[in-house]
Amino acid sequence: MNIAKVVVDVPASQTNRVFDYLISEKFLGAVQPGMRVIVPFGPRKIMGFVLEITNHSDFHHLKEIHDLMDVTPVLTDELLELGNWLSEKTLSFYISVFQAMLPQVLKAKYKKELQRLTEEALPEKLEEIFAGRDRMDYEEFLQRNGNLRILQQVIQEGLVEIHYQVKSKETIKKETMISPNKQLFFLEEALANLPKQAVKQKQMLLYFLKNPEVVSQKQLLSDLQTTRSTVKSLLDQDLLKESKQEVYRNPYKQENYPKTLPLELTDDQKQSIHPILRAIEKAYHEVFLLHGVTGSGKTEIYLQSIQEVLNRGEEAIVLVPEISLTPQMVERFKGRFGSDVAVLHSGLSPGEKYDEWRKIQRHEVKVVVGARSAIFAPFENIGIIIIDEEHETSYKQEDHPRYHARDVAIYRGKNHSCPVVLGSATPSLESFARAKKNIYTLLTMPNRMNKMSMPAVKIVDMRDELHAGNRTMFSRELKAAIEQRMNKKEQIVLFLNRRGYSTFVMCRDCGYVMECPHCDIALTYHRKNERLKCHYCAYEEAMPQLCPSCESDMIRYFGTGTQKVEEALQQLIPEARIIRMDIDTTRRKGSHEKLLNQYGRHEADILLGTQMIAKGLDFANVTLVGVLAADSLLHIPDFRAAEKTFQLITQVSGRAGRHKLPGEVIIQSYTPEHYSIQLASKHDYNNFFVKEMEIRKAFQYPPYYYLTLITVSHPNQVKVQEVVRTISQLLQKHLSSHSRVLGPTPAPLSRVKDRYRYQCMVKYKNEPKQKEILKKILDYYQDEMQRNDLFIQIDLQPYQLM
DNA sequence: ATCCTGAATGCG
DNA sequence: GCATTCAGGATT
Repeated sequence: MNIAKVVVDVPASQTNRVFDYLISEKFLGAVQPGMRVIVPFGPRKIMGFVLEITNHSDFHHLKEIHDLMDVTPVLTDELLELGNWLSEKTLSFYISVFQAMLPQVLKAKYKKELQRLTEEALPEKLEEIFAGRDRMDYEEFLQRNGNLRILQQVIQEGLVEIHYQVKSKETIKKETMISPNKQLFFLEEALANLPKQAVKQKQMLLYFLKNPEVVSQKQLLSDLQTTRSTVKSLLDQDLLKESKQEVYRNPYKQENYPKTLPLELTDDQKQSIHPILRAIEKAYHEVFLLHGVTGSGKTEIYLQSIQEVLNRGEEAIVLVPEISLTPQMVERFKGRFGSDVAVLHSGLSPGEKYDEWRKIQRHEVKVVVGARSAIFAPFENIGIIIIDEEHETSYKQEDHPRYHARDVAIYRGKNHSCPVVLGSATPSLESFARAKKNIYTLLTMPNRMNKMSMPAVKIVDMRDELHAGNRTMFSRELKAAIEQRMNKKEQIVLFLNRRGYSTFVMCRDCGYVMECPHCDIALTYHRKNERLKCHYCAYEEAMPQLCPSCESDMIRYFGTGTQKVEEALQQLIPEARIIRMDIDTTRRKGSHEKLLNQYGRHEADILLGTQMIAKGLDFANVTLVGVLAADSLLHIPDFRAAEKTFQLITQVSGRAGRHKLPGEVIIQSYTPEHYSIQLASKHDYNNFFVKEMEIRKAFQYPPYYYLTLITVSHPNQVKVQEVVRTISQLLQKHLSSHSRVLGPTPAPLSRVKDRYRYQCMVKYKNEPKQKEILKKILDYYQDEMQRNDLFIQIDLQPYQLM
């Protein structure tokens, strides 16, 4: 057993397979599947993952593994196998899939160094660059305009060598610890001998005499109000000693989570949790779709199910959409399970993520709560997997590997023979359809906890407002309702959708709209520095004084940003205290929580925000929710537009009247008759499902059909069109007659960063050969993708059609 | 991806 | 005749 099968860190189709390496005496027994190793590959050294240890290879000139990067495997056997499956499913390289399963810091870093081998004189230019040293960075060589031809020559002559280095980025945070070095009477003796002026040193010795335990230097210094120099003196006298102790970076250190206890379940909850608990006890795999209205207490079901899993000594994975956005959720899990919980989300620094991941790897925690990638938590004894807000599109990764966390969850659920719970107030059509077909088990909770009724929803037709002469973005009804709540000292949440609210610049004379010269999209006006910025690339320019087309000075910005809404609102209701939450006000770390806490303490009447306030918020005093433009999502070119609108209105409405006070929701719309708005206002998911399914069926969209979206981009428009046409013809020819190939058409974003984008789409029900064909297409164009700046993107079951 | 090779191209 | 660019091939 001295041969390792290794997947190397070269994401290309030619290298997307295993390479065999000899395990030398030194590493025999130490190398295990799932470890990262450094292997020679051509002239360089690169990182690779060991998949398997065997004693046979068909290849005869094996090289040896150069070094190990891990002491214990970073991928479990299950994850290795999962990676295999996932790379097939998503048409991704093995290496990309494995990298996606691990924290960023475990990705290898590569460095090249030049090493001088002799004292012999080198060509003049080279001597200049080396400047007396015998080794230097290759990067520096290039920066100093090093000549590659000459370098090659001296390498061939054996005067210089290139060293290829592989480095790991991971760092383990260490804390300096201080403790007494000798028996205490030595300290006492030293204390007497210290000079009078050494006040701080005396204090420190007394400190240790009183409490001779190891203490962190940080703690010591703050306790004694002194600096490192005091410690240093005592260290020099050998009275104290220092040591390093590994510590976890703790992003949640300040918070003390009050312990919470299981709540008494409602009848709805009891009925729903029962089948889940049974699956846990019997240890069988089953997918549950937990459809519970907002405020029905889904989280409590998660918590109590997890408790059962923990009682059995098993582990739990909980996925939530971008958890940094819901500190309240973290609080509930940490409150119930304390230090058994690891939290993984995008708000953490790479080092913090690594530390949380290590707690999982070392089995120091039993529960992980995190965003999409937490589905790869290296647990080995999973008892339940929960996906909250399962309809959220953020569970689909938009770059390689293009996986959906739901699919991975179900796959792992089968592996571990454990239940998977998908929870939502507005399940995706895909999931609900599966539940109807009994592929998933449907659990329904139609009532809110505490017998609260669903909030009353009123739809305001904004066209009527306009006819009545109200040209603001707030209807008279909404304004009156806000003022009424403020008088009652109750709070208000106002939601506006960022999409359709960006501000563009147009000439009033000729209608010219300022567009990005590199992308097919209007520029966005930023008031802060009076500049126009492109949403898709780095381009920006100053706000023009005159229209570039007709030189009129009537060029103005249109549309409404959150900032502008805030100003208008303030003008309308001057006494209102407003907190605005959008990307601008929450960019700084922790500011999100700070604003929410302020709002929770009723330091503001109105919380005005975008997507980020749509879910998870739970404030007892909120009795009014306003949706400023409910239909702004309806007009995007996406067959899921109605579904997204329904989900959003439902989620936002759910923020009102969750506790003792009854809630009200006001929805402003220019198309109030649309069924997604009408049915959302009646909290009628079932009829929405029926109606929307009819439309999906008629237009051959999911869940009736599967989609494959192929997007091709290249700087040359003709080239792109030609490639997409070829691809679409190939698909047409080789796929069954039941499938439909649409396109080629320009992508909704037809040009980004000076690259033209065209796409074609396959609609199919059953197409087992499809992946083979797509692989062949990719193989065929591989060369052009490498050398000719051609880009082909294949998304199986896309969620983002742009 | 990156490196090596040898052939094609460009400039004087 | 030289350097520079390009296409093809290999990596255990």
